[in-house]
Amino acid sequence: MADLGEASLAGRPVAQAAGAGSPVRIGDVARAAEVSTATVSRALRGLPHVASATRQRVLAVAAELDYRPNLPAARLAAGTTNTIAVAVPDPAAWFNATMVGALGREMTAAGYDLLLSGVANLDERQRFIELNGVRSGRSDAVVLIDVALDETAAEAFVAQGGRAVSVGFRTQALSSVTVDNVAVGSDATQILLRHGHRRIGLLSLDSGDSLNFSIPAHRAQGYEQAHAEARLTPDPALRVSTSNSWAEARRAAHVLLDTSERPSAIFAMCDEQAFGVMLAARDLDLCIGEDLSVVGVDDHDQSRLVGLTTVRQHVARQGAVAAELLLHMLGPSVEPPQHVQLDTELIIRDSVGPPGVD
Amino acid sequence: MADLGEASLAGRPVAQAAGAGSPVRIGDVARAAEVSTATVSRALRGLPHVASATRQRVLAVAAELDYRPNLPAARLAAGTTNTIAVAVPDPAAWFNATMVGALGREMTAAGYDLLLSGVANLDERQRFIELNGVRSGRSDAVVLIDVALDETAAEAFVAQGGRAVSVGFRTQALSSVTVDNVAVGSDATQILLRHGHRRIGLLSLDSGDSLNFSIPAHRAQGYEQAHAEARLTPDPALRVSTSNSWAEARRAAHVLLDTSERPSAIFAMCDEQAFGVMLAARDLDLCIGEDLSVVGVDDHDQSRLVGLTTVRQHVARQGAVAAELLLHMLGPSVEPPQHVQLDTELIIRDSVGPPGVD
DNA sequence: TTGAAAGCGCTACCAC
DNA sequence: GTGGTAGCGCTTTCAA
Repeated sequence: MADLGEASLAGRPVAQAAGAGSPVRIGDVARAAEVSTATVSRALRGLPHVASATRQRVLAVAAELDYRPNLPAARLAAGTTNTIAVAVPDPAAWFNATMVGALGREMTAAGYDLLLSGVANLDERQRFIELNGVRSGRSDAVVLIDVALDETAAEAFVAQGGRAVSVGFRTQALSSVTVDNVAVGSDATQILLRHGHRRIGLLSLDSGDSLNFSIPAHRAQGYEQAHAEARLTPDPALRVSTSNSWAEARRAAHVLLDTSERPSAIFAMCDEQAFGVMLAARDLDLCIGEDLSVVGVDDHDQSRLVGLTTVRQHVARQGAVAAELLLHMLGPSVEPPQHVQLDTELIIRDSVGPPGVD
Repeated sequence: MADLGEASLAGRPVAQAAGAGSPVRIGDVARAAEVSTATVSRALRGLPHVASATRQRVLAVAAELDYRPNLPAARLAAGTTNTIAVAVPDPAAWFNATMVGALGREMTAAGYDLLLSGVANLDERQRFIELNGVRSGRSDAVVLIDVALDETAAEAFVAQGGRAVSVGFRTQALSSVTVDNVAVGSDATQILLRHGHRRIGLLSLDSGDSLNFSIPAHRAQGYEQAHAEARLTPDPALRVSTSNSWAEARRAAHVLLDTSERPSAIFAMCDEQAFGVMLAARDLDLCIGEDLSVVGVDDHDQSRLVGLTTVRQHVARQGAVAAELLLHMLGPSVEPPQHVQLDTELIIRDSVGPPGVD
């Protein structure tokens, strides 16, 4: 009643728009433009079957009234959200933040919103998957960054109509963008072996409650493989594991280094960990590249500054590819999942040298 | 018709849930639990006026049917979104990523989603404000991280019923969390002056199309002020400005350093820039802390590794405070905007020493 | 404590 | 090319 009263009393919708609350609805625009709501809807969204003159008029009126479509209403009616839900174990980690930035740029340009969720353990992953399942209407698709699903879960997700692309791990059912992490581990280890190192520590990445199990395992496999090719067997005692924080990595590096039998080199599974190793080396007055060699993975923005030799993965490119896969997947044509594997690149800096005399 | 047909034919709603599309709606739950949709709605959301036995039954049935409420529908009906829109100039920058992480943790715990938008220029800011205005139904509130609004725009936003908290700048109309950037600039400059530096370069932060104007200006003011207190006048030629990327900062540092009259110290407005300065110093074979002193701002994760003296701002704490202000603002009681200013802290490391002989 | 029913604001179908 | 209108699935009075 109040509604009708307002509408019929208001001789000047423009004043209303200037007021608080902006209760301008599609009907108001329709009335002012002397067309139906259907036409307003078409005109505003650039759909066909609207006379050019009509469209102009509707656009003008909508602008004058400062009309803003109500999103939930549009979404409910259309059954689509124009939103992508992104899961990352830790939004502040460099790789993730950079990835989200790249993804956001692309998806925003394509008219999508980015819903960001920190997913650090199995419960949160479960919740994320449930919340973003098909008909929750929360998102049109999901991007899993280092938040792995096993084959069964992935299949169940798509079987229920879910759309997802995974970054950092590969599953048959989901489109994915990955790098060859065995090669990453192998390349990193080889450069060390080639310099003559024989005791190479391995600083492995925690699987964060086993959410991204495959990456550490694959890189470790590359480490083993490089050793095998050199007819060596790595000492299992030289293997420790931490999160990707430099502080933890530093502590772990001390475990490796505070012994008489310390390694002459360490392969850290990400640059942030490598930074921690460098910090530990400093604690012990070990000179990086002389007393201790270090290799990381990522090519973090800061790696160059500290002269870290590392295996670069092009994060921005991975983000762009992920966006492309998403857009493809959201398009009309239904196609099988695509798997893109991008190249990595060994970047040689100063943190690797021959083993020091002990 | 198809709808009714399905419902009446299906003797086993559970099978339906297991199938694709999960078309289980609130009505299905109501029917199976032999209550009305109103009761289901109340029971599921933990509202009062539901008999405990009834609630149990509804919960059980909903679980068995694997019911997921449709968000747009709920939002449309309730007029609330449980979503916070966050604007940052660059999602990949350390400060922003860390901030978003902290904010996300808190808000997720409180049941909110985080919508992340990269807002790098005036157009995008305009779009962001419009899109997240009151009755767009996109978000319940907005967090502006270093994406400044002038007083007029901020007032207009709240006048239309918008809710926002700002981080990094302060405006009367919006709740805010800030640090004292004049003090930041002054502290950083003072430590340099105290070591005897007289030619101190200033590496200023671009205002990214004037979105976060106040921070660089305030820090510069602190720089001036510290000089004034020491009865000195800084050389305007020692002032350059870049984005927060180390690559650009490095180039800019070269402009400062590749002259015969180069400064003996540089105050960089953020640590990422300071890293760039350190890189430039390395290019020129200048030893940091001896030939060239550097001070940054932030206490970036990597600052410790490279021994950078810096003015720390507690990012996680700022995020937590911002979340608190948000939650307060989304609560029932309407209160005037609150302004929280957090302390900063000078962290002394190795990048500052006495001026080298030239 | 519970249910009936009227919307929330928009889209999309179908008829014109 | 345009308009009428039946939903989209949920919440929320109001009455029982």
